[in-house]
Amino acid sequence: MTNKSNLNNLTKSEEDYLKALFQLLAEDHTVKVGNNQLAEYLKVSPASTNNMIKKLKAKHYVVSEKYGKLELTAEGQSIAVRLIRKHRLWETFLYNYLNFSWDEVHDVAEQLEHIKSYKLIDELDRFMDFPEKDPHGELIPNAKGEYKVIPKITLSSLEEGDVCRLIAVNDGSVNFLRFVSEIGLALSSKIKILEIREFDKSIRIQFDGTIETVTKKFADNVFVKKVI
Amino acid sequence: MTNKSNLNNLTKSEEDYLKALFQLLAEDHTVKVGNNQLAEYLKVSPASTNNMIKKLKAKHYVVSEKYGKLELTAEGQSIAVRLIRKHRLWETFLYNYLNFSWDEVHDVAEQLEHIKSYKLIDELDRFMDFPEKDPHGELIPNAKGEYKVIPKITLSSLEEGDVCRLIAVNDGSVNFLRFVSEIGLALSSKIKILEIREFDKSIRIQFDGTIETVTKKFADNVFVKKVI
DNA sequence: TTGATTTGTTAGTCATAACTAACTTTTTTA
DNA sequence: TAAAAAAGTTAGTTATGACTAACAAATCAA
Repeated sequence: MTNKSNLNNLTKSEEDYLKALFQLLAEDHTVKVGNNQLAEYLKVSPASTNNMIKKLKAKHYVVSEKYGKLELTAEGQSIAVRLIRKHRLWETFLYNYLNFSWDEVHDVAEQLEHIKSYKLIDELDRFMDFPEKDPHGELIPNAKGEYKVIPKITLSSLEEGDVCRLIAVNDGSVNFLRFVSEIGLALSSKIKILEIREFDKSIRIQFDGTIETVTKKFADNVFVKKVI
Repeated sequence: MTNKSNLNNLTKSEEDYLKALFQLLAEDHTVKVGNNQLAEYLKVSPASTNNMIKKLKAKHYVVSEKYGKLELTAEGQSIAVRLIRKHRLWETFLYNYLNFSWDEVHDVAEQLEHIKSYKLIDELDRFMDFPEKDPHGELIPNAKGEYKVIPKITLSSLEEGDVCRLIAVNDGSVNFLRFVSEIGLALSSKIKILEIREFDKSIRIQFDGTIETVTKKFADNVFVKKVI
């Protein structure tokens, strides 16, 4: 290898676990993140998770007591943030330069984020003139590893009559992203809550003249900023 | 996964072996390529090679008789050519857009060539406006998998007084590439053979007003086209 | 042509990272 | 608070792809 600093000696799997744990912890840092939760998130067995957590503890990326909650060390966080940076920069590249659609970028970025080369990612960043957000509206951590989160709330948390702007979407599911595009929603769309149906919490929304009814599950994955 | 056709179900290792075998066969298709030769090329043990060859034979990518020479099936060749296409396109991207130098591109391209997505590589090709050659002067196979080889000879095969043009270099060694750049040689440089020293086959060459003495080993890795 | 050398193969081991099944600890709830 | 449920752990298995050591076949050379 050309440059020792390009090697952090982590396998693809180790990286996946660190990133997943970071994202679970970031979702809601008030509640405990446990072994089984991480297993479910990564779609592996609890035994696999347990095993990997042991290894990551030995390498000082994860801290936890037996039967206790999982936490990341500063070093573990730093690796996770770097992966998120890589993921979002690649998504941006695919979307802005290679004609990938909203729902196509995630899977390929999931592979590209494991390529080991600091120069590659920093030059890609420079080439795109240091983009701030990825195609899903999420902020891209900078080369120093500064991770910011846009203050955002879910569409499902609003009330009738509220007006908001779509600022980001959860990029976990291809089908969801495809549906978002299909009905005509995009980043920055202005959305008005017309009605929330009590019995199933489905929501009638209006945007760009269109009126749609969406489920609670859908609204949970759409992040907005209130306008009035 | 989004697209079934993005999956060819080959592991990184399987791909590495197919590509290596293809390149050994391409070097000189008159001589037999054997198990140990492949092992040495890949810097793994003969036992590992033997094992993998068995697997690749079962999958119909490789054909060989026991103790016999190794050959690729059409399918095996097609996979290898696609890897070479990906490798060379990524090298070109790194060199032309991300400020990578001649000697830095190889290692990163070696990782990038295993990313599985037809769309990614075809869009990258389009983005760069379908380049013909990579930074080392090698032809890039097209999306149909057409693999062409530039008729080329090594610098070491010339005679005193010959004049040639540098058309490609072997990209296997970082140190070699770095040295090529250092002495000031580049693609298209016009080189004159001043003298070949009998006792060690070292060669005095002249290019761009510079005079250098290079070893036989060096000259074996420099590919040229005779001018007169 | 026969013995030495090279080349190829087989058997068995190791690490990684997944799995299931069984078990233990913790938490919940009746 | 004790039983049930959930969460976490351990043990043992599997597949991949390396390895070494030992052995067999093919080729070279005296």
